[in-house]
Amino acid sequence: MDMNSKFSPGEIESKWYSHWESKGYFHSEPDEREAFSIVIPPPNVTGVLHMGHMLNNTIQDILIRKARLEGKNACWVPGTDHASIATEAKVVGMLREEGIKKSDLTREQFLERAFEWKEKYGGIILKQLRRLGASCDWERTAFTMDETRSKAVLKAFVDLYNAGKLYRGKRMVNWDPQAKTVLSNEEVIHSEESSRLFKVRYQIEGSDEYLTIATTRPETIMGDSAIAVHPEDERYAHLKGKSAIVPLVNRRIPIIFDEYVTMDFGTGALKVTPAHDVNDYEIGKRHELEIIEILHDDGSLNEAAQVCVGEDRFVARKKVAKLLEAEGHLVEVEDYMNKVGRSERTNCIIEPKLSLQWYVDMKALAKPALEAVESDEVAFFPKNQKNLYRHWMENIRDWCISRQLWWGHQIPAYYLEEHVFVALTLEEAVEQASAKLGRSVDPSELKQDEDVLDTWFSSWLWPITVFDGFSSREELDYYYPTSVLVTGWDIIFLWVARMIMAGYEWEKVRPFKHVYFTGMVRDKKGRKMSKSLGNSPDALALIDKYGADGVRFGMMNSSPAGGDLLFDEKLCEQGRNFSNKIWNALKLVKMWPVDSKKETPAKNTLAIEWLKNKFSQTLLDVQKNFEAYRLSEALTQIYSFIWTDFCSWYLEMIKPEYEGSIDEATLNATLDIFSEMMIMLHPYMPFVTEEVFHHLKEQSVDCCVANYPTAQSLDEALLSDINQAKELITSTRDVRNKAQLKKSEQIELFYDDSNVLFSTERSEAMKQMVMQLAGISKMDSKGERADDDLTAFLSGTSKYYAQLNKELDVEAEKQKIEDEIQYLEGFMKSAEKKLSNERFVSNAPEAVVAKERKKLEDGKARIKILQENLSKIS
RNA sequence: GGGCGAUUAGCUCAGCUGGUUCAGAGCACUUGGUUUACACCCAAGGGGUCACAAGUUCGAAUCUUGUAUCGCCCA
Repeated sequence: MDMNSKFSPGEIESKWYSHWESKGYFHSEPDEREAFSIVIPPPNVTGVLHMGHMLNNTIQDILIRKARLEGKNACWVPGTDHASIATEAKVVGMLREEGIKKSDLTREQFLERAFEWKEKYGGIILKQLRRLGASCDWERTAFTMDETRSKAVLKAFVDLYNAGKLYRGKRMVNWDPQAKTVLSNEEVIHSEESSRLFKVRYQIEGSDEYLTIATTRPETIMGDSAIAVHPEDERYAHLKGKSAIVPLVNRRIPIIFDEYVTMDFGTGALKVTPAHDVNDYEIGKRHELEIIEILHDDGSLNEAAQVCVGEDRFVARKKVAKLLEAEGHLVEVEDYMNKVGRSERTNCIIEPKLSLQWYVDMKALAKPALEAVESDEVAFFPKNQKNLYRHWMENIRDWCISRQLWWGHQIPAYYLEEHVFVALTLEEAVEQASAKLGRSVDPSELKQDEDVLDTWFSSWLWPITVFDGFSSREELDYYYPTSVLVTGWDIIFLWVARMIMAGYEWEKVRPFKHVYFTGMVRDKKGRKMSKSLGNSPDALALIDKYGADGVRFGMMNSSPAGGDLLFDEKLCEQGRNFSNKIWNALKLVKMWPVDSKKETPAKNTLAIEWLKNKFSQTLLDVQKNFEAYRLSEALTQIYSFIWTDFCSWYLEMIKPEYEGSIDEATLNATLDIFSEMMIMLHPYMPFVTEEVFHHLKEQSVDCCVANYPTAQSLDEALLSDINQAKELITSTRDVRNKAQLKKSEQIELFYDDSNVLFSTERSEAMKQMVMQLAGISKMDSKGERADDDLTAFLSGTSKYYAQLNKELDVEAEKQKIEDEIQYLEGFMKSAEKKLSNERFVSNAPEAVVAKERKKLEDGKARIKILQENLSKIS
């Protein structure tokens, strides 16, 4: 076996991934085993792998691989969503480069081009996930616009319409004048921007009096239909029943009283433009005000504005301000910071606009979905996300699901005169229309809705549709509800909540048992990683540099559920180093010559026993952490077991003397535990573990599908004894260090007759172990030996004497002992204080009190020994 | 304005049910180490008033309240 001292992940990763795939390990079919299913949060079809995906998918892979090792029927369904607005923007951009305008093409031609684009670039992210090691069932790859999913989406629309949970209405929406489509709240990004506050005076009808209002949008005054003041504002009380005149257009509007107005903001008077402001719209409804729309879909002013017709809203803003100034209506202009909403995609300033759209009535859907989470039927990890969820669900608003785009599912609503027919096919719509109108309707008379459905209207069905649940029960009955959903908390409303609603709406059952919320990946300065900031490392370059295992380790090592992850490449470096460590441990055990005649040394038997116990202890801890989704803690446990317990302690315990050979029993036991250890780590670091697993010995299975090891019952006494031995070894090494002894310089070590550690039946093995690890040539009870030339030290509460033949730094040693005595005295004082407190002794549990007593006794004993030592050296 | 969360070593973070020498890990730091597992390493070590204040309790990093600072979400 040719083994380099550095582990190189590159080749072995692609080798093992194709091996696993060719063996079909990731593919799942329903069978008699327990199902463990996960649906991937479908990445955007235009997307490339970024840090958020890596974190999210690493977690899913860990969970799915662990389940697979535990013998469950693990099924991880991958796929992408069609991301209507983002993809449409990409395709429009591509066409533009060819000199083609979207309007030059028919809907069919455009979709053809869009599908071409999707076929070519749409699968990139799924290929990238393979590099990460994601063990998805690729045969099940789904797409929100493929045939199965499309049918389901349309059926969902028709179902809801028939159930009376869908309606079409004119409401205030977020309008993107550039993309000319409605956007969801989540697609609008609000931030503070500097703008100007204009103070404009309106004449009171039939008087010389003026009323001054403050606005950031003077171009909308032509759409004003009232001026509102607070009912308790004494400054304006006399204006009750009066009207004002809108400047420039000289329209008469009422002065109304509404508690929405903030008295101390601006002048305390608010112009009300119901067609172009969300709050004004609400005021308008309350007071039955006229709604005057003055904007075209592209953001330019229309005829109703009368002024600046055809001008863009921002050009009009300047012009209107000038006109107002010229007519003496502009009182003052001041700089002002206000919140501006921009489109996430086009960065265009969002226009609140009245628009006729399709809505889902969310009230009825929300109820079971809220209850499910409140009762933990759908359990959130971490739990505190429940608050956020509850708050949103209790204040839920109807969901606008139509989008003025072509890329997506065209709404299955057909119009004829004032009638709407919602049906899966044109034929059905024709039937409905004929029945309704009492005559034979020709298909050409019906006009299908031009709009498509919001992408999330596809995604919310995902846990059902990936198993073809809208047309068959077979797979759904086996895999649904899915075991766990892993996603970021930022889409808790956009996606998680809606999936829960859909689950109860169509299946009457939760879509998943658990939801694991990941944090956001941020850069070192705590900023969210994003393309625009350019602070996100190239995911694939990272994998090239540190290996997929290294990156996975890095992502997981510092990533508690729900907690943000401040990403630093150093984390991946630690992962890469860990792979290397394991690789070298393999090299070590493989280079020992085996001697089948050699008897197993007692210390090895002891070491093996200890390691098995330690391994069991680790398995139990890991299991506990997994159950609570504390995946990074579990990884820390595994890491520490492998690096510290196995490599630093165990391998040193059993290491044969230089150029010596190892006995067969020890080697076999070592290879067995090493193999099991690889299985334990496999979910986190699949590649290196599979590679090492096969180098260890002839294996009957691949690590990927092996049996997850189980814990044996713990021998606490043994664990405690070895801990003491380890402490002794560390103290001895410290003494050696202080005396500046070389590794090869052996010392002699003696202990008191009263020593417990070396008076048990394992004392011989224990001695061998300590001698090997601490560089001791002879170890014995001190007996009558004079201690003049011996260096005494403490380990635990036992006293040891080292024959160093070298002088220690007396002053430094004295100082150290004095410091320790001081610490112990303080420590004992606190124990004494507790014990002298009657209430403590009577209230605290027996065990706690006993522990305090033990602390005190141990402390006393240690101080006594330390003082003896002190008097001896000085 | 409403809500949620955070504040622990120089940095990034653990610390679960209040109780073990509970103040911990990794990185960084200091000292020493290269006869063949690994310098992507080994051994040993230093480093914290657990943001601040009050309270509950026999006992608080942990529970309560308030204050400060920061972050995020919603309006």
